[in-house]
Amino acid sequence: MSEAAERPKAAKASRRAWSGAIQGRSEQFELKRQVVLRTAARVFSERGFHQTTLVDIADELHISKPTLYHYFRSKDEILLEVQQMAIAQIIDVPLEPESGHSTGLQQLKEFVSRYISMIVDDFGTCLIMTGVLPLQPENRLIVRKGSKDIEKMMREILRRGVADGSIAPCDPKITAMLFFGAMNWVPYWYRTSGEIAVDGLVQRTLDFVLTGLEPRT
Amino acid sequence: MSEAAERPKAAKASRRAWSGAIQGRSEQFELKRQVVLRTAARVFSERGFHQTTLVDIADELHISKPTLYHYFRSKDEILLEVQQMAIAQIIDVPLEPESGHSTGLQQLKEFVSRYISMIVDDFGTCLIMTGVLPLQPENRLIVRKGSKDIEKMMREILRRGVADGSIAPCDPKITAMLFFGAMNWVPYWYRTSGEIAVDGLVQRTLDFVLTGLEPRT
DNA sequence: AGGTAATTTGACCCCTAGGTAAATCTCTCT
DNA sequence: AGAGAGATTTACCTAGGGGTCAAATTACCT
Repeated sequence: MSEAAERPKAAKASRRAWSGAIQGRSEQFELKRQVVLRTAARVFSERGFHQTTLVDIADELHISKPTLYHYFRSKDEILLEVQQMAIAQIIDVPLEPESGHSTGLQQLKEFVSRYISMIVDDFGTCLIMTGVLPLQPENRLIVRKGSKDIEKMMREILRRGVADGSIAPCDPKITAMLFFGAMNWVPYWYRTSGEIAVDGLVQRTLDFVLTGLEPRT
Repeated sequence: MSEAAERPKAAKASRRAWSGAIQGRSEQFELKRQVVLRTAARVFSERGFHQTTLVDIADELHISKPTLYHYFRSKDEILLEVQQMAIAQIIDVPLEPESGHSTGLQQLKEFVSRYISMIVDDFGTCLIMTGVLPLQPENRLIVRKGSKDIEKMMREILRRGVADGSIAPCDPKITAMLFFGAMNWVPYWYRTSGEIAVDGLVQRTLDFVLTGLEPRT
């Protein structure tokens, strides 16, 4: 009999789970966008972009699929923004911590720390694991551009380090790509919840790359 | 008018392109399977698994989609076999080149050479770039198992090298994963058709990993 | 309270692409 | 040559999932 009475209840429950904060009404919009992005990033990374349906993401948030379209124009746009978030974490922060008189090696350490922190985050992990191929061509170019810029940062640091003698002579291009490889692969095996913390990982990575496997005499 | 006359010609032409060899009739089957696998691997890597339709693969080979089903049961099976081909290239060859009295370092060099050769090949590139997420769970386990076995090989080599002093002390687990990262990322930036040959890449990689970026005094 | 804008949703559309069936073609072998 | 197995194709089916719309619900404001 009272069959219709059940429906609104579910809606109420979902409303609460959606976001408990009582923020301003307009900031809510931006906030919820972020929550969607984080969730999408996580699920994309876990199951893969194409294995993830919009209903999956909606379910995770206890909302319905059309609601997602209130915040984003398309699945593609969600992925694009996720990846741009990741890239922005590196690009938007100028490198010099204080003043500009640090060695290339010091800058490299700073860069590695920042990059690995980004890569173990939901957004960074999604950037790497999902890749740009699912994006439509125009968006792909945008993300590719960002990635190239990041690569350029590393090359510059290496060049500077080689110049000031804090880094051994090497080909910046190849070295940078091998180095990025070591870091970009991290999402495939490292879990923040595991034995070693992010700081530890940064240290291990630096050890691996700086010291080398050949025994020092 | 003579519209129907065109069709058989296309079929004839495609027949020739399909495979020029005049092999035995039964070996043909296995041979064509390989051709499909190679092509699929290449296209999967270029466009991504889900962006590649079976018609794409068929077109590339100038055959029709159902023909693919004469050689494979499903799209998933194609990917599985591609990835198994890659893994087999490493697993199926025992490591010792001649006798067993080589150092860990020597074995490592041999391993890196073999692994990179695999990874720049169509099958290896597809293994890395497509990943196992598109596979259905059971097949995913099969490939994961193979990958784990390869990782174990590297860890063993590192342990051996540390033990015999040819490799500096290090944590085999972390080191192996960082090392694999450097190599697995190769498909994303390296082209065999580019400036440096595979042998050169192997050398650069070994330099990067063995020597380290810290200047040797 | 009641009007209004923002938010959310159920129901629906529809195209894409994996997969199938049955007919046709072709090769080989006697 | 002709029979039969194997290979290939045309035409088709179908499910899944991205995307849309109008209706309903909620939240804010005076």
